[in-house]
Amino acid sequence: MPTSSEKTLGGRRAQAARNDEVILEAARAVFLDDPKAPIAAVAERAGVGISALYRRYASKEDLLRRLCHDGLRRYIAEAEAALAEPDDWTAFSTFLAGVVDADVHSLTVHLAGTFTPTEEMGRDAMRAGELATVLFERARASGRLRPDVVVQDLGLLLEACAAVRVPDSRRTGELRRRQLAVLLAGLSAGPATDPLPGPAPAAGEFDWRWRRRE
Amino acid sequence: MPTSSEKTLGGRRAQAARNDEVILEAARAVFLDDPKAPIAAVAERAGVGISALYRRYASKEDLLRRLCHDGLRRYIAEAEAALAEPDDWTAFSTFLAGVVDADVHSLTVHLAGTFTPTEEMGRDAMRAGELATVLFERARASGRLRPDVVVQDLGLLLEACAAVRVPDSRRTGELRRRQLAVLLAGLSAGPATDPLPGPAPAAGEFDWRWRRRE
DNA sequence: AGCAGACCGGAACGATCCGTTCCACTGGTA
DNA sequence: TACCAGTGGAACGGATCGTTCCGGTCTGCT
Repeated sequence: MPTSSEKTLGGRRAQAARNDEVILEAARAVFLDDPKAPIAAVAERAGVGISALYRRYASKEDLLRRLCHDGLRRYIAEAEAALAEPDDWTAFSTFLAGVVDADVHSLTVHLAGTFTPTEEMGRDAMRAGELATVLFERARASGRLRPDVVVQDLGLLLEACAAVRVPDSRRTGELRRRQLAVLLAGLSAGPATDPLPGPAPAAGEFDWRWRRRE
Repeated sequence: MPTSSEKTLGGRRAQAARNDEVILEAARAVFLDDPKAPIAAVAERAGVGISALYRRYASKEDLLRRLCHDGLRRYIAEAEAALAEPDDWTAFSTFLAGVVDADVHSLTVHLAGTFTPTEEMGRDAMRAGELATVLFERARASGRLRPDVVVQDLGLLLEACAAVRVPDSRRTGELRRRQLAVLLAGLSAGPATDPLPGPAPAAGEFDWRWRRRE
């Protein structure tokens, strides 16, 4: 059970410990590629049997919840790391780049609704929102953001980047960075641009994703 | 069989003719919302039985192909309409707005791969690409496009807009317009912007979507 | 009036697909 | 040596979905 002192473990125990990671990694890869992939696909990708999965997670929903929560934590970690950056705009853009690179959006939003969230996830989601707001406000204060964008636009932006997908995952990453660059340029204050149309996205307008679907 | 002189048709024939449209409309709405919805969902939405569907289309694949081809034709129509606009940039942006509003991208790209395309669709797809290129080149010639974008970036842009989706379809449309505005601003030539990163998307890089999946 | 058949609703069928359980087996551990 | 945590994968039961089929209705024609 103790994950510490992994190196001292030999043979069987070591394999078990290794499987912990292998399975999580495989699950992330598989569900990133297809949010409703079957459990068997994860086992196959991990090169283990199905039992190895069910020994660790009580159900598919459990695994999904874990994956999603990990993504949420990663989001928070990226935000906190970016907060250390002194330049406001750089902090903002590196935060977004980090989130896009880690494909956090697919891990959270696209998996949301397939399980009942825990309270802790609710708290983390709230914290994630606060951190993003701080970074956004700093970027706005720097004057490089056009004045008519709002924090909630970041959700659309991340969705747009996550939507880019080609069979090769490395290439997908490159294209997403490109997309992000275009979007950031679009969010930048420019000379005499037309105001953004429509009511800006409001707080809570995307909460429905977290309600259980189907 | 003749679709002309619809008004003179009474009773039963009229209902049949009406069903033709009702079914297509329902199918569009349903598959737009969920590309792999069951056939029964279409029938339910249309308020008809399943037989009414199978009387018109030999299989689900047939219906999907029809829908996709219609979308492709709509794309071409939007492009041709935009070509009439004298101002190059306006032509470009109204074209994109038209495609986004009609949700053509979901109808074509998201349905592609679920059926074997006909030769005519291949020709239409090629024509669509040519028209888009013409509009793009005109926009570039107008000088309002930043120099390092390529036609293929339009695919990413449309994908980004199609990715925006909330339960209410009217609101979805508004948010997509907003997203499009940000992206267009990002594509516009500005003062001293960093060059777009990564190899630009190349011709044929998105053809895989049309190959049959799963 | 009466009939043939176009048209329709929806139950039923058969083929998957998928989450989960179960059991036999293996190799490290005590 | 005896045990059992850890494992692979077949098997099960339920759900889903495309398609077929049958019984019924209404229309237009004779």
